[in-house]
Amino acid sequence: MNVHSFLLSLSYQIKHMVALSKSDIKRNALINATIKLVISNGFHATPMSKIAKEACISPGTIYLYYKNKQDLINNVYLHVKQKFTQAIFQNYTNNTPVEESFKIIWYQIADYRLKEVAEALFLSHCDNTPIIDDESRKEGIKHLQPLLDLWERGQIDGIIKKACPYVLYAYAVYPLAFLINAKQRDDYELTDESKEQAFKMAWDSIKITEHKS
Amino acid sequence: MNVHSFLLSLSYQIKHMVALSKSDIKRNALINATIKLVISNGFHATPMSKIAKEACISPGTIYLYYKNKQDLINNVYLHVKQKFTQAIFQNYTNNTPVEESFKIIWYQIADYRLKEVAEALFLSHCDNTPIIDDESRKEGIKHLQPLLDLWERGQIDGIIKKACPYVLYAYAVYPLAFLINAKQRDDYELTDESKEQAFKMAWDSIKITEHKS
Amino acid sequence: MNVHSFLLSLSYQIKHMVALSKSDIKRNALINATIKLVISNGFHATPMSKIAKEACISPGTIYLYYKNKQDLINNVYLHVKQKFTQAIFQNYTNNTPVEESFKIIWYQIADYRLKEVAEALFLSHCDNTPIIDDESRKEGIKHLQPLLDLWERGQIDGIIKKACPYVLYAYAVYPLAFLINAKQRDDYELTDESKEQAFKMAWDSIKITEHKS
Amino acid sequence: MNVHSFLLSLSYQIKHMVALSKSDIKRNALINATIKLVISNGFHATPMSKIAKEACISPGTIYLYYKNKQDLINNVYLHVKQKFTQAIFQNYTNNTPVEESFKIIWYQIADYRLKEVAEALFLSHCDNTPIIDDESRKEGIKHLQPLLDLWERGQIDGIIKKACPYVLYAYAVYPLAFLINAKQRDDYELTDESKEQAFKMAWDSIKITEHKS
DNA sequence: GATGAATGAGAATTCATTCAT
DNA sequence: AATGAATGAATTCTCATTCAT
Repeated sequence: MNVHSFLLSLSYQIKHMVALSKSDIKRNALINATIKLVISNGFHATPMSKIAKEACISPGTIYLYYKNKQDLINNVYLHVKQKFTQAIFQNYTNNTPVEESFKIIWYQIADYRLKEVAEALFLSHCDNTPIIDDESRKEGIKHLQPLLDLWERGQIDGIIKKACPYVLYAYAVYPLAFLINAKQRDDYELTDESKEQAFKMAWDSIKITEHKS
Repeated sequence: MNVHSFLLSLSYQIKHMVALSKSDIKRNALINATIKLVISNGFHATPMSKIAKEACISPGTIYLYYKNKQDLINNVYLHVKQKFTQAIFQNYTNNTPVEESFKIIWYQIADYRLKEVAEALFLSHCDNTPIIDDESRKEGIKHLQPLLDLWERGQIDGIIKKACPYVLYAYAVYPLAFLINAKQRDDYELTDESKEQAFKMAWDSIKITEHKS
Repeated sequence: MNVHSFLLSLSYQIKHMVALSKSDIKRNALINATIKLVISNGFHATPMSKIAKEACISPGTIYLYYKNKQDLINNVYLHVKQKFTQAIFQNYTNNTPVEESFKIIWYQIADYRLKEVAEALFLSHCDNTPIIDDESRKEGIKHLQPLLDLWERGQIDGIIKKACPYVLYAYAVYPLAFLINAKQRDDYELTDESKEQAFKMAWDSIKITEHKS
Repeated sequence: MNVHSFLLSLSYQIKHMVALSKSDIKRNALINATIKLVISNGFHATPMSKIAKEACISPGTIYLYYKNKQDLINNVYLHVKQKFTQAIFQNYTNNTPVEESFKIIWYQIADYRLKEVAEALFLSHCDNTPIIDDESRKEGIKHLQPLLDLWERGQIDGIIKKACPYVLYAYAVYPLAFLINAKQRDDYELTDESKEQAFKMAWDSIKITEHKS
């Protein structure tokens, strides 16, 4: 390869990078705009034109990235869900004892939701509302597999109650959504202390108690 | 009471019932239609015309009963919330021991939601979505006071954790909403057995455990 | 006729008078309500229900008196027009000299419009707007005949310009409508002095001037 | 200017014309459609859909140009008023003697209204009806300033009666509106001769007469 | 790829009119 | 005669989507 062709290739790559970048920037702006507007207005009360304006692009451009409004919301949902589960399972290994593992994951869930409030509200909104396609919803649940595996391990070890995953999720994870919603609406403060307490309650609910209560 | 006065009274009652009926039947049909359509399509994806059709009345007639769509949803929300809280606090007295009281109320909540699935889904939808006016939302929360009082009593007695009502609610009541949603969507079965288990988890999460876990 | 039948007949008459009265009261209330609402909102922006409410009757009752909304406005227009022309031509005889006659009529027009501002605005509204049926409009013009006769007399006598009635009306009468409108909107005050001046201008415009201007 | 720069300039102008066209053609079609339909049906009896159809655009497109129906009528009113006053004051200078100036303006008013009958009827409709916002109405009056100035000049010179502008307008200009209305409705013909006569009447009404009448 | 003007179907709401009482 | 609840057609306005540039 001579210098000339190398430079050509380089220029192409840079150009391509920039092109990718540009498109990724837009895609990201689009996602954030969608999240922001959906949590404050609801999906159907959020026009595509406003999403476009918030993302600083033209309404027509959205359709270069997504087939239609439903496709947009489905994809944003999956994107956020994925980002969320990626965050909460980082560093997870199945060597760690069950309780410790659960504690790590639970705090990572809590901290993520406290840091990324908009995303948390968005997920809560989508999960309690019929706006997401069944297919996408099921796709989103899959990502939780490590948590389900952990619970199964805990059940085998006699540490965690023999409830089905839905029930365990309802008590161990779902309440956090309520607390984030409340925090957003009622100035309820979720301090480190009350976070600790919430964790204890989550764990108390799913662990097996040796003594009768 | 003699026969005559009895019949008079009866006739009055019947007449009164009929008088109530005319508009109350419509109002009820309207409420049920709204609940049904909102839980399956979402509020903003449910046109007034469809609500009218479902309620077997003319679109214009809705506006004789409610000022506008927002007024309709606010009122339906408050109606359902009230009906719900009325049901779960029936027979409640503050003489009963805390745990027993909680158990009674919890089971009444669970049973009501299992029996009135549509209403339960509707409340869940409204509570996790920005469609209800702040004012109506706050109005709706008030009805829960007896439960908050019970918790306070339990805290004074050293039976219930010293968490704020939001947190207690998040763990003791909110998970049920998830289970109803799941049941509706995934054919997850909420049997008597799993109901018992769910109650145990709720109670374990909020009660104070004597021994360290 | 014996006493009994006399009393019967009397009672009938009284009853009949009352009945007439009742209906006339409603008819009047209806007319006044229509005038009031039309001048402040316009005909098409005034719902029948509001007219009914303003007249303290039920919407359905309007249709006992008038075939429909168009029929209502036509009749109100003719009623007001008739009342107006009746007022301005009272005491008119064609013995009086032309200028004096004109002065009397002009002042009666002005005074009537100043006293019955609502009616004046209503007529102005109807006359500059396509809401009145052609037929009713033509019917309304007929009532002005005495004024046209007076002008003809004036023209024969060489006192009034040989313009057609439309032109004479445009200058002698129509300007008053503008002044009433202005008075209503801009707090322009129509004092006795300016009324005198307005009359002079009306007369100057239609009278024949001996000298070149 | 050489050929090259001329062609450049021409090309720019054409491009500019075309650029203007796209939206200006629509805006104009919209204005004309509004005028036409409002004068024959009245504002509130003219649906936006009909205006759109008349202007050969889609109903939704109107809302790209005007915020709502009220905004549309306000803007059309101001547009027509401006076009009208621009036409009647062209060539006006305050060097010309008062009477001559008035004659020129009066004839320009008359001729404009005779030529642009639709616009004239539209202005008459708006000016005698509560459909225009107060703000826009006041804005529209401002344009008449030169005429008010002329009258003031005439009053200082002792040529024009010391009446306030409203009164002068009522007699000198307003009658024309009546004549145009009449011409439109009753086939009353406004010939050159009667136009001359109308002018004389307008002038007679506002000028100061040396001799008592 | 990107734009944003234009579309037109569909939404909320109003209101003239009817009709059972 | 009088009512006023009910109707449903018609109106204003919105917004997902397209397409010429």
